[in-house]
Formats: sequence, C-alpha cells, structure tokens
Amino acid sequence: MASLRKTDRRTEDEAHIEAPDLEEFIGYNLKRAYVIVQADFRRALGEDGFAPRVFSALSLVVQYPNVTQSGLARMLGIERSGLVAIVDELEGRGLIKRTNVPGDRRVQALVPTAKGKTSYVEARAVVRAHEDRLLSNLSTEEKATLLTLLGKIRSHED
Amino acid sequence: MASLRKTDRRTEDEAHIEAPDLEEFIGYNLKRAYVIVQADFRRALGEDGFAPRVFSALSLVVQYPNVTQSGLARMLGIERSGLVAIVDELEGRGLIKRTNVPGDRRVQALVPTAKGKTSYVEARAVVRAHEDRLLSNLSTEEKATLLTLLGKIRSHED
DNA sequence: TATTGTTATACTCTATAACTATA
DNA sequence: TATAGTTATAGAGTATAACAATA
Repeated sequence: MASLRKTDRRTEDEAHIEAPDLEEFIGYNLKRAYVIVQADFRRALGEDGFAPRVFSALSLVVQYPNVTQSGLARMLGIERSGLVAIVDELEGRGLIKRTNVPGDRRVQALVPTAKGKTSYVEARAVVRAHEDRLLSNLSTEEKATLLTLLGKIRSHED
Repeated sequence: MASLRKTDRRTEDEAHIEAPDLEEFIGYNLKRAYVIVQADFRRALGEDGFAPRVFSALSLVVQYPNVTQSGLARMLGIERSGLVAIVDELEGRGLIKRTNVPGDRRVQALVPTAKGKTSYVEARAVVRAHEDRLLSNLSTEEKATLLTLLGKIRSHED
C-alpha cells in the first residue's frame, strides 16, 4: 500500500495539498489501520490458522461455556445465521461441541473441548505476540489510550 | 449489537469473568469500532449516497486531478483491478472523467467534473457532520489523539 | 520486458428471508 | 405467537491471474 504522502508524477502540480481531506476522517483512518492489523493477524496465525472471527468465537466459547449460538452472535455483533459456518468450522476441528440443553430442546449450548481450550490458549499467545510486534511503536500507555478511545466509539453498540 | 458486558441467562455462572480476553486486543476493538463508524457513514450518506470507498476515491480525484487509476489504487491501498468498478460508478454518475494523456496512451488520467467537485464538497459536509455527531462523546483533543495513534499503526503501510 | 487498464473469476464476510422444531 | 438453529441466497469488497495495448 502506498502512502498518500508519496509524490506521483502526474500530481506534482498538486503538491501544495498539505494533507488530503481523507486524512482528517476517523472512519478512513480506522479502516486503513484495521486492514493492516487484520492482515498481520492472518499472517501470524498462518495458512491453516484461525480467521479473526473464528478466533473471536472460540475465545468467547472458552470463556463463556454453554453460551448459545444466539447469545454468541449477539456478543460478536453478527446475525445468528452467520454464526453457523463459524461453529461448523470449530466443531469440525474438534474444538467445540454443540450440546443439548435439558429444558429447552431448541437450544444448542456451545462448550469447548479439552483440545479447544488448549488450542485457544496457544492461539491467544500467537495473537498477543502479533499485536506486541506490530504495535511495538506504541507505548503501553498509548495502547491503553487507544483501547479507551475505541471503547468510546464502541459505546454506540447495540 | 449486544455488549459483552450484558449477562446471558446461560452464562451467569461465568459472571466472574471480569473482561473477556477479546477486549484486550486492539484488532478486535478496531474492527468493532470500524463497523459502527462505517454503518453510520452509510446511514448518513443515504440509500443512493456514496459508499465509503467511492467517497474516498472521489475525494482523491478532486484533490489530485489527473491522478492515474494505478496511482489512485496505490493511494487507496487496493488493487488496480478493484478500482475499475469504482471509477465506472463515478464516471457513470458524471462526477469524474477518464481522459487521455498525451505522451502515454496506456494511461487514463482521472479528472473531476464541475458536478463532481460540488458533489464532493456537499458529501464531505455530510461526512463531517456524521463524524461530529457520532463522535460527540470524544473531545477535540481525544479525536486528535486517536488520529495520531491510528497513524502510528498506518506507518506500516506499503 | 514492464506497465496500464481491463476482464474473469473466486473467496470472505455479512445480511435478509424463509423454513423446522420447538416453546 | 415467538424463539433457536438452519438453509438458501445475494451483495459488498477484495484478490489473483491473465489479456490487449502500449511503453
């Protein structure tokens, strides 16, 4: 990806533009930053590693065992129809199980397997290493500030 | 979108989890924040309004007239094949024109039309209003800090 | 040989709508 | 009537590979 700051032969006559309008927009900067982080995430997790959303789903199943699919979809902010493929993948890999809930036969509670728990802990270490490396030009305080500010945007969730 | 902090009937026994692992990850928070901002962007621009990437492309053509498609793709961080549909849309709406460049007949320089320039200025006002409204719980200083921190992540571009 | 714009194609992510089995 | 999980389907957005025209 090329920086907007680079000079293009045909735009030299526009060199007086200090910073393009786009750079002032939070949304544009969020998108560009997210593209970098998720690409590095995929690189770090490898060819057969978890996609970001699969990692997120596994994380929540491990930490909220017996969560329902609808509940998980709500937590992730996606439709429950979109969760089926994710749960299929995790179950196919033997990392979680769909289990029946006594008292409500509509529900499939999701529980991590032993393998799922260890896989998650391993993957979490890889993800932490990826973020530590990629964001090494941010101080601990800056990272905390970034989380706080993103949290303010996320306060609009629901 | 439901907050992770909300209690689910089946996860009440996990209430001792202070904050899910996911919340510590910059990537996850970036994604969630971006989803909110881009959804509000689309709502603000309306049914027939610009999609974010189309707005971005128009912005750059207005500010860098005579930019080539390859140059624009580089600036936006996407493949030049992906730019064709965007330029088609903008040209179809009469907002930009593909023009021949004397001296290199491979190149299509992109220039905004008069309508394109005024449409851009109008859209930019709508986008600014959308961000001002959506991010009104962030101070001017916090917004500047956020841009700075996102810029540090974006320093990995290229 | 390399580059520009283009097409064809495929893949990921996500949403909507409708179905079924339960409640 | 409403809800949980599922399926079918479609639409963005993006990437890769190949091609013709031109450099």
